[in-house]
Amino acid sequence: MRATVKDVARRAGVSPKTVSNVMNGIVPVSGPTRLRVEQAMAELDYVPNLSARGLRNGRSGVIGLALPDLATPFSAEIAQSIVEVAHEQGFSVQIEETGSDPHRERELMTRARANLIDGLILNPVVLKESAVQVGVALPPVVLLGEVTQQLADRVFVDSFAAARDMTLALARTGRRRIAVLGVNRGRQSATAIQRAGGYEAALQMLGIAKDKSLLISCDRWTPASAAESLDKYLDANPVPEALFCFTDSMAIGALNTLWKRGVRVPDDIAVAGFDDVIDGRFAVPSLTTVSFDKRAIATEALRLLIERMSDRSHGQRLVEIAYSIVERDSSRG
Amino acid sequence: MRATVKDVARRAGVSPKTVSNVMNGIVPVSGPTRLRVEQAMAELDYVPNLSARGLRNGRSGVIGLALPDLATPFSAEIAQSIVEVAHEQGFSVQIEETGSDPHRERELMTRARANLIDGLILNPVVLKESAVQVGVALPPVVLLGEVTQQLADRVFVDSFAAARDMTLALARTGRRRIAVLGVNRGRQSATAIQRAGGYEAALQMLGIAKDKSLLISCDRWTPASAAESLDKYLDANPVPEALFCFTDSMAIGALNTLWKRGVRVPDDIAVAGFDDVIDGRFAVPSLTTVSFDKRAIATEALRLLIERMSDRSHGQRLVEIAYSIVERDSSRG
DNA sequence: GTCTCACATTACATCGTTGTAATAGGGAGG
DNA sequence: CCTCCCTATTACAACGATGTAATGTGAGAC
Repeated sequence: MRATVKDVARRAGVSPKTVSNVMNGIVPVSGPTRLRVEQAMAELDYVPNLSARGLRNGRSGVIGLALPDLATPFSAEIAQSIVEVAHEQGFSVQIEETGSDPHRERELMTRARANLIDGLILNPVVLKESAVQVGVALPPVVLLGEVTQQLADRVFVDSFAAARDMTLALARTGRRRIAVLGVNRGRQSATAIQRAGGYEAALQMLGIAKDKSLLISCDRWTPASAAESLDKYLDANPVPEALFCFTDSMAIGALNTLWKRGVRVPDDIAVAGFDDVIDGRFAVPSLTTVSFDKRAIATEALRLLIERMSDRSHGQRLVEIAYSIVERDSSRG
Repeated sequence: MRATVKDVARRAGVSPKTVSNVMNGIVPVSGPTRLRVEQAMAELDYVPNLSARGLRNGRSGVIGLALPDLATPFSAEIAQSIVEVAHEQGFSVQIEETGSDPHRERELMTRARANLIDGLILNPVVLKESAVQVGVALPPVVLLGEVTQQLADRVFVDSFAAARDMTLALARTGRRRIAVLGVNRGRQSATAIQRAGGYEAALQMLGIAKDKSLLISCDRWTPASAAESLDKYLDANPVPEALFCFTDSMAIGALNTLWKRGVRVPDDIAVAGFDDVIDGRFAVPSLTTVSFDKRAIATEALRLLIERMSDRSHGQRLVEIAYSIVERDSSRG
């Protein structure tokens, strides 16, 4: 049987509350008493019951992290950062997968409190259809990335500007027929809209006419889907001079297809991604990408979330994370 | 303020316990009463307090998943499978990172109960130094992969046999100078020992003399570390005919180094990995690897864990997951 | 030697849910 | 019409930790 405060108290010859005081350190405890209690805790291998503490305090010390696709390296890297930063702040992390399902995104936001979590960090994909009836109190939520409606605190990279800059960078190597991969066929994700917008803005700045045949759609943002989409595209279209993929994962899939078809990168086509995922750095050829500090995202997201959890009064806040264009071998002039 | 059973009960004109009965469905509730209660729950947007339930029931509905390095694609894919299977079984998943730190592995195993979790799925790296004093009651634990000491239920792939078969497969293309990448310099991980053992067994079967200069060490099992280790190795040694990396992540790093040095794969050297990670399928060239069903690992791990959580009596059980050698472009003869 | 006052410690109640044991209600059988 | 019994429902306590308010204890001042 597991030891409780009561057991520790009995063994130390004090009251349960004193044991609690020793643990929490808010109420002062005299030196000798503290020692006796600490020794009793050690002897009994006492571990506090977090359910009980959570019930009493109304806080569980757990935050939720909800990502669209847990299998991607990007998710993995974000999760790692969040877990590490959360741990530093004394929080555990519960992970959820939304599968890009707007219904599940809504459910997690509104039902977060059921899940034993104090707050939620959510990387939404759609989340527009009035995800939240105004008036329903939301649990503390921080969104990661782009959204179509501002519903909560948010940490983001300026996808529009980054996509624009990346497109300009690709053009700087003299290429003009620049394709993008990642446009969705059906409902556009907020991220896709931003990145496509940045791309188009760049074309306009460059005086390059829009060409719809350079928009390659790809419904799932996975290597497999990207590889297949690009393969089909190249069956019917000439090879563009450059290819800007909306994520590194898609770029990795694209590189494979290009290699299989004998299209040389970057000689025949420049390729770029977005996210600066580890595997992109080691792709063949190493992948040009939009880089940003994932640890900073985690730090900021947690900061916002913790502030929100302790004080509901702030308005909605935005934190922008800097990005940079990292040119690697896949786009060398 | 959030609604409780008491509020629902008042609104439905019944006692709190009846509301509980409606939710849990063990104790029968008459039709009309059930309807009134359900309506009241809906009207109040009632969500049960899981801390309270956890306190009362002694079970939180949360399991822990501890992996050495959350940033790897392998971790991501395992996490995805575990989360999905756990969700089907009504469990949430809390993730932890051990950073290959044996101390942290121990801590998670022994302290699991503090973390608000009912059980733990742990992918250990070291875990040998009497991780657990015999006699200290462990929380329900299922281990993933190889261990040096059998401490708990375990789900694993036969790394020894798989490594042996992979080595044989590489040899079948006529190559004899087969190197391995992933040997650790300091304390060997259980996994490294198994895979190195399988490799050596294959060499013996093939009548190839051991050659220590073909063991390339690499302390961290990451692409960066692998790329660097291999680069240094090739500065001082001739190019082997084949390279068996102990994980796909390392193989991806190796492919990058080989490409940078102008060593052609598979013409000059065959490369193989282990884990069948998504990004390996789309590597350039696509990566030969040891494949196994990650969903099956998740299913079995959860089955063992759930059985262990409900009944502590079973002895230690082992579940072996089948593997297969998948030959892709990186090792074509 | 007595009286304060400050501080350490304690008793009690409470967080929300659910098992246990007791109660109420209603129909069947005598 | 009364008793009995079965089922639906209820009252109460308990899970373990901690805030509140009250109590106890000591030193210091007169």
